[in-house]
Amino acid sequence: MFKKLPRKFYYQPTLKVAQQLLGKYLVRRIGQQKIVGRIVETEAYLGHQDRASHAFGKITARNEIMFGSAGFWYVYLIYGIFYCLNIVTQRKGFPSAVLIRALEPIEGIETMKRLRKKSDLRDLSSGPGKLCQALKIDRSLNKTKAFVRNCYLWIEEKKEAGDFKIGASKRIGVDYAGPYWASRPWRFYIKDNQFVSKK
DNA sequence: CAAGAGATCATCT
DNA sequence: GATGATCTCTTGA
Repeated sequence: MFKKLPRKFYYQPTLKVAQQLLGKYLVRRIGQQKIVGRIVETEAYLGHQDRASHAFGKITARNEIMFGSAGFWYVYLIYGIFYCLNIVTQRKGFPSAVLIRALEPIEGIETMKRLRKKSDLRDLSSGPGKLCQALKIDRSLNKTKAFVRNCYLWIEEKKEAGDFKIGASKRIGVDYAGPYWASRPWRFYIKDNQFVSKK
């Protein structure tokens, strides 16, 4: 019933990947423990001209993974406190990634509650920093593969995708990129889903 | 409810 | 030395 997304999926155009990831399942394995969330919100970071992207300007130690080939995780620390999770997209040499911004808790909910120190379901993974905490995602997963047989973090799809409408808006928290790049409608979310991070 | 401040560190200048 | 693809808590209407 569930199938791990193949590497090919991530080679598609970033805006397409960002939209198609909605409704798919992010799976985290820690030993025997499995934590699963349904992806309800994403953002695209697209090309070296995107001033909102970490890949803007030149290649550095941190962003080099975004310049690499598709299907690798990019995990970074923000504000010295929280991690953010991205999946690298498109061909090698074209820097791009999709930020996974929010999940609907599906499996391993008690573990998520413990890791987050929260009990309300809507507080577990309704934001990029929150979901990394809930799935115990940190820098140890940076630059790892999402498409191999044995991995600790991957994405699955169900045969029946379910029915939902996709909403789009400007990306969150990137005003520093200037009005043009900050206003690109590259944030996608499942409409009327209560686990989306912002209205 | 909204607005504002503080937390805290890897990364880049 | 400055800052950020965030979150939580406090304050006040």
